[in-house]
Amino acid sequence: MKKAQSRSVVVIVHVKKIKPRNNMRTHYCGNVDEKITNEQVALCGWVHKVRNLGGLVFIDLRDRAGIVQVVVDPEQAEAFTVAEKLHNEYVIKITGQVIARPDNMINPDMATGKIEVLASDVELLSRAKPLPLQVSDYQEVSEEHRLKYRYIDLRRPEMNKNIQLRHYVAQELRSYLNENGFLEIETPMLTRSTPEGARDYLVPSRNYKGSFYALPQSPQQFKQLLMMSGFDRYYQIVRCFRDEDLRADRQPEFTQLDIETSFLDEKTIQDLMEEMMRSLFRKTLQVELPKPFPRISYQEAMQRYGSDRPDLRIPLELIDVADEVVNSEFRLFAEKAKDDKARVAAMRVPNGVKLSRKEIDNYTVFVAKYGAKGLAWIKVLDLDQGMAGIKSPIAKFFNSNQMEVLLAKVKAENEDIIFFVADDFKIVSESLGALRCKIGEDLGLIGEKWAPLWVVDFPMFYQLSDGSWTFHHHPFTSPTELDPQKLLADPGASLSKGYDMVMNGSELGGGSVRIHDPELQFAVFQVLGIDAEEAKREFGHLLEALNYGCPPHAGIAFGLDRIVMIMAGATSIRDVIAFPKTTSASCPLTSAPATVATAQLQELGIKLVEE
RNA sequence: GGAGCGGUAGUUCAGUUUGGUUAGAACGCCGGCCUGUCACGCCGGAGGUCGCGGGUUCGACCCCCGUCCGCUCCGCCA
Repeated sequence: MKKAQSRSVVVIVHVKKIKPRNNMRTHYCGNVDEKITNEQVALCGWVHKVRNLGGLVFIDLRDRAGIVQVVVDPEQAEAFTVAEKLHNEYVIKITGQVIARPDNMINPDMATGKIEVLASDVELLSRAKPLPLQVSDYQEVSEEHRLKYRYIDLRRPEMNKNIQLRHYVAQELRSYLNENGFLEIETPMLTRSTPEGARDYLVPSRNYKGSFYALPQSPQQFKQLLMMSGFDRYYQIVRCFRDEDLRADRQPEFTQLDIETSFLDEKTIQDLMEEMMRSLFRKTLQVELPKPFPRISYQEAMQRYGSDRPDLRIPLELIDVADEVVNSEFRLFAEKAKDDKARVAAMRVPNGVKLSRKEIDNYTVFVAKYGAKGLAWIKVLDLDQGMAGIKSPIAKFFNSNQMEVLLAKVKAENEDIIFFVADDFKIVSESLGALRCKIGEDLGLIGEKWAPLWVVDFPMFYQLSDGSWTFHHHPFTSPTELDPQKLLADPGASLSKGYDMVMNGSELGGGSVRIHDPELQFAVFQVLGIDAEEAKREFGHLLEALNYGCPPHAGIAFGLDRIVMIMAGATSIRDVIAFPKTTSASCPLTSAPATVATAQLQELGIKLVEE
C-alpha cells in the first residue's frame, strides 16, 4: 500500500527570513547561521531529537523555520542538569552562543550544519508524554493516525513546509491580483441550493422550519451579480462545498481562488491569469513557466492525449489507425474502424519491448476500468525482418503489407511496443489516455518539469444516453453560437467559451465567458430541459439581474489546494490542507460528523427516521 | 453504488501460502553505561482485545460469512 506522505520532491520555497516577534527569543532555529557566529541568541522550540553522550548532550531544536543543533556541556552545570532530562517534543528555551563547528564536525545534510549553539541556559517550558507518532522519525505513519493527531503531524518539517508554502502561494496570488486592480469581496456561506451540479451540504433553518440553506458549491452566481454591480475585477479565496465522493485531489470542502472580470474578452483574461501563474511560480519556486502557455482544443486533447487535462510532460501520444486496420482480418478492429462513433487508436511506447507478459496483463486490467474490453499489442523487435521481426497476438490478422503500413503510421522503431484499443470514442480515448499516464509514471518518463497549458473550445453541451442534453462547464457559460434560435435548433453544434488551465495532468482552474443576454440564457436553460417556470424559480434573481444593465463578463476559478499540491510535489491535497477529511468525509481528530442532542433537532424541526 | 489493497506491541511491519509449543523485528518507551554526536553507540527490561461479530474445527492471527474503519481507482464531482 502506498503511504500518503510524499517526501520525494524537495521544494525550494523562496522564504523571507522573518524576525520572530516573540519576546522570549531572538531568532528562529532554522535561521541561525554562520553570519551570526559568536553572537548570543535565545531560541525557543521543540526538542526534535536528543543525543545524550553521558558527559555531553546534543539537542536538535526545532521550530517552523528549521532545526539547529544545541550543545550542552557539563561545565554549565544548571543547564546540563535540565538537558539530561529532556525528551523528544519537550518545549524548551535555550540561550547561548552561536559557534562555528570545527571542519570535521560540519554536517552537510543540515541547513544549519556549519554552526551550533553552545547553551549557557536551558529552560523547560513544557513536557511531552511519549508521542503517538514520532515527529523526528523516518518511518511513515498511517494517514488515519496522522489525521487523528494532526497537530503533531503538522510539526513534521515536510508538513510544516507545505502549510507555509500554502500561505506564500495565497499571499502571492493576492498580491498579484491587488496590483492588477482586483477587489477582494466576500460572498455568503449560507445560500440556497440550486438544482444542477453536485450534491449540496444543507444547513437547516431555525426560523423557517422545513427550509434549508445550502453551503456554496462555488460563489458563481454571486460573482456574476458583483459584475452587474460594477465591481469589474473581483477575486476571493473562498471555501466551497460539494457533498460527493472523494479522491486524492478532492475534498468535500476545498478552497477556490475565485475570479471574475467585466469588459475583458477571453484572450485577455487568459493572458492575465497566465501571468499570475508565471509570477507565482517565479516568486515562490523560482521557476519560469513558458510564455505563452500552449493552447489546445478539447477535441485535440482527446485525440492526442485521451484526456481533457493532458499531462504534457509525458512524451507519448494516441494515434488514430482506423484507416490502417479497416481491411485487416481482425474483425473487432475492422468493425470499429467503420463505425462513426467508435475509434481505433494506438500508442507507441519506446523501449516497451522489455515489458513482460505479466506487466502487459496488468495494463489490460488497468484499461478495463475505463471500459476497454481488451488491450492489443505489437512488440517491434526488428523492423528490417518484416513480419518475422515483430511479436504480437494480433499479427496473424495482418498481411505483411498491412503491418508495414500500420507500423509506418505509428512511426514504429525497434524496441517499441505499440498498444491498441478499439471501442467507442470515449472508451478508447479515456482508457489509452489513462494508460498513457500510467506508463509515463511506470517507465519514469515524466521527470521534474512544469507543463502548463490551456484547453479551450469545449463542446457547449453533450448528450446523455437518454437523449437529453447537459452542460460541459456550467449553465451560465456562453456558447459560441449567440443566436438563441440557432442554438436551440442544433445544441450539439455549438462550442462553449470555456477554458481550463491544466498543469502536469491536473486541472488547476476553469472558467468561461458568461452569458449576459437573458434571451440566450433562457435558450440554454431550455436545451438543458429547464423550462421558463423552473428557471425563474431557481435562477430568477440572476435572470432578472441580466435585465438591469449587465456588462459582458468572464471569469475563472482555481483550485488552490491543487495548485499548492502540485507545487509542493504532494500526491494528495490532504498533504497541503491543515485539517483535511478522510475519504468518507470524516475527521478523525474531532470525530466529525457527530450526532447532536435531540433538543437541537427539535429546535430545527427535524426528526430522524429509522433506516 | 462498485472494484482493489490494507487493519497484528505506542509506531512501522513480518508471521496467514500448508490451522498446532510461549505471536517476532525495528523504531519508540523504562533502567544502566558513555565528552563530539547528528537515524549516536553499548547492556538490560517492560509492552499484544492479532479492527469488531459470528461460524467451521479437538484447536483460528491464519479458513469461511458478515460488519466497521483507512487508502487508491471506477461511477459521481456543472
